[in-house]
Amino acid sequence: MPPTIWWVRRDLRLHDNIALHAALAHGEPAIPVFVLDPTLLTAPDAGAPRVAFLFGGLTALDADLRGRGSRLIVRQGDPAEEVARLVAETGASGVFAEADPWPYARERDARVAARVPLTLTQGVTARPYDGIVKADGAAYTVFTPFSRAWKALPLPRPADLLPAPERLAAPSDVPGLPIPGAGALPSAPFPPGEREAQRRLRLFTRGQDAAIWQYDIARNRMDLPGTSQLSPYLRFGMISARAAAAAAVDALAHAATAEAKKGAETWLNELIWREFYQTVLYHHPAVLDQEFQAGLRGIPWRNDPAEFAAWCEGRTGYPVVDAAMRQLVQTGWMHNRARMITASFLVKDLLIDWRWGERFFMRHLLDADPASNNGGWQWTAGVGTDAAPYFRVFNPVLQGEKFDPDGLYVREWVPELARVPQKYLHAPWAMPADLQRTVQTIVGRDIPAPIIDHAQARERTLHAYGPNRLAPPH
DNA sequence: TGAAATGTTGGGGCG
DNA sequence: ACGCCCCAACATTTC
Repeated sequence: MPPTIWWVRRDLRLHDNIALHAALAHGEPAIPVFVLDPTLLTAPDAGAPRVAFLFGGLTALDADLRGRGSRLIVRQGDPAEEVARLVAETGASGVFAEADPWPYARERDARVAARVPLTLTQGVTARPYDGIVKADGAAYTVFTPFSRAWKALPLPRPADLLPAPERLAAPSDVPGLPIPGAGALPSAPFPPGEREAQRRLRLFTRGQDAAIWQYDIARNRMDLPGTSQLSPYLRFGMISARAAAAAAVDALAHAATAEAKKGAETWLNELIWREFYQTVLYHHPAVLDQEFQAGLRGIPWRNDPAEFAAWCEGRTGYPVVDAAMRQLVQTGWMHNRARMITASFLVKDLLIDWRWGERFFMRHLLDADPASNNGGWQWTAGVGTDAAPYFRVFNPVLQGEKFDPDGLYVREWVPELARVPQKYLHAPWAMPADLQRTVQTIVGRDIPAPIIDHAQARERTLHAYGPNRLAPPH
């Protein structure tokens, strides 16, 4: 049998990889290939931290392949050119890859398919992102019915997952480039690679002390490690979405208490939100440019550059917002509750176009994926599918008091607030002047004064979004 | 996966 | 004992 090409894109794993299995079933060897696409790697949205995470993932994948007798072939250039060239060089009978609903990926794959036999398999989602539609064939635009349809199908189980191939035939004499950034130290909070992804999934879902049992409540606490922290790994397919869903279903079956069951259910729902947004992007690619809800395309954004800079740099004067933005920039990850708070603040307090925030998150998040990121921003802005109603405005002080009650999160990321008493931590400007002096934390000198008054901003936004909105008041 | 405004209820202080 | 007021606690409505 002639060889095949396993074209790796965002499926950096050997376990439960449908594309790899298909490539192996149709030829030998299955030659693992990654194409460095300059269009992607130099795009403003690419984001250096995420690119470094990708390169680390390629290094880990190459090591795993070598452990099984193969190796990763790296090429650089236009994917259509490079994949076609590889097919010609190797005499491969076909190319196998994981389908991706992102419009750029679909257009790219169409160009490749025009030149060589390309087989696309599912895997970005646990269920095919084009497979769950309403009875009349239309796409779901509301989460709850979508999730009901998703759960009505046979649920994924651990036994359904494809094993990693034990041995792989070596690709002989195929030249390739060195993996960029190889040897660089992995970024501390998120070491790339399939092994780490599996370790995290196991830690989160297995055993008496697994965080999944507390997830329903703890996931909202920014000061606790209550979430799986798997998102960067899911983003690059270092673990399959199906493996994550199967682990959730398995946990659901083994939950010891009602609370534990709720935890597993809620985590499964979060995974289904991810599936939902991949599906929305597939059916409605225009959401990348404009509001899903046509009636909300004329919001009078203020787009003040100085306020945007303060938000980006974590100096809005609102402790929770500033802590979260610094966590993002310093680690490439942000707690989900904090994403909602910071997004609500940008859009509904500062009245800055949600696309500005979307772009900033794309540049900094290791897990940034066009579907989830766009879905989250349109949700918060109240303009998307099944979005939060426009009048739902997060109060950053109350959110801080509820979900960072001891202030551990804020104090970790905003150390200049260390001496502020807990009572005032989430609203330090309310400290009486003598107390500010006592704790040597003067608002406006040692910490920024709030760049906006939340109550006034809320009123302004209700007006800007409201049914008879006019030009912005200021 | 909100929060503020408004309404209702009931206990307690007080004349 | 009674009515009145205040206000906290909770519920409902509204944005």
